Amino acid sequence: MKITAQEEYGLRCLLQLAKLPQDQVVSVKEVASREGLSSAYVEKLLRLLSKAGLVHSLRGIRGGYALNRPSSAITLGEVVRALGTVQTTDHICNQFTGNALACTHLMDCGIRSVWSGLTIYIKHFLDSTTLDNLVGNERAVTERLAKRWV
Amino acid sequence: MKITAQEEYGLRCLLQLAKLPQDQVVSVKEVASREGLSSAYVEKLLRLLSKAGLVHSLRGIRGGYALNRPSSAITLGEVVRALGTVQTTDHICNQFTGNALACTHLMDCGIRSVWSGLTIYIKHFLDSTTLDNLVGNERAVTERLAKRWV
DNA sequence: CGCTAATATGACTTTTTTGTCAAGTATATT
DNA sequence: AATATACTTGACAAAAAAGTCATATTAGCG
Repeated sequence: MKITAQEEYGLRCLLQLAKLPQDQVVSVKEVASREGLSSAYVEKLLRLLSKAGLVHSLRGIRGGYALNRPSSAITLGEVVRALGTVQTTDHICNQFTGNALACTHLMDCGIRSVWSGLTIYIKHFLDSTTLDNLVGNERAVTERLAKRWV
Repeated sequence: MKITAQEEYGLRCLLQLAKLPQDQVVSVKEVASREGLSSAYVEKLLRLLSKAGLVHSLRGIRGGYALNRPSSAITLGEVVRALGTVQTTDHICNQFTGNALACTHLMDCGIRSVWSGLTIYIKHFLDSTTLDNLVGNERAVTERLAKRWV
């Protein structure tokens, strides 16, 4: 139960875009250098976010990436869904890897209830947090989140 | 952001032990067959739980595994910590894999705030749910959880 | 005491996830 | 129009996680 690398680094790149003044783009190279990541990797991450419709790119000599919407209109939940796998009941039950043909509890399963309860609980957190909540210094972000979740 | 395979299948095995009458053990083979998993895998999972002090084993011909404590005294949080990695701020910041020497935000990081906020939020759910909450049929478990979390 | 049914352990293989690379396409600027 | 800079794409390589195997050890039971 942890944040995947793609979610982690993808969010960082996205926050670099969130910091831009309106109508300005930033290049992959610049994002990579600000985050200490390789350009190739940042490219891959931004492409994932682009496929999910969260960012767009401009090609050519003054090209780069920018958010498709204001950062107040993008939730952490959308970001995580674009970059990683957010579990659903379907995932839990259909990706059974044991040596039986299917999970032995398909009909009646207490475990499904917990994981799906937890999934909904987490979704609530992620979907109520927007990108602009995360821009700024650590103290400010911590205070904003604390106000909501403690 | 998802449940790992070890957490998933480890919890299933543990719930098989939780269903046992007091002072009774169940063999790896039996658990494997009830869950449709291979014996080798169940062995590995129960060994992890044993190292974490949640279960104990008896060797020899009538041997097997059993819980170390009543199921009402074991939380989901303990189980997940025994089987998977529950993220901490240290993990998030020190496992930087980019090509810079360290994360560029070590001093001041809004992302750290979110992930650690989310981690605490999830921990709350996991640590407030005990194994005995998860024993029984699906409807019963769902109702128990709903009462607490909705 | 010796056989059998069970756990214990660590090395190994397979699969999935991470991260890189190389060759291609678009566009602003001169 | 040529050029340089930037995004695009799919295949590949490396690392981590999942799952298996072979061998050793323990203990009940005849």
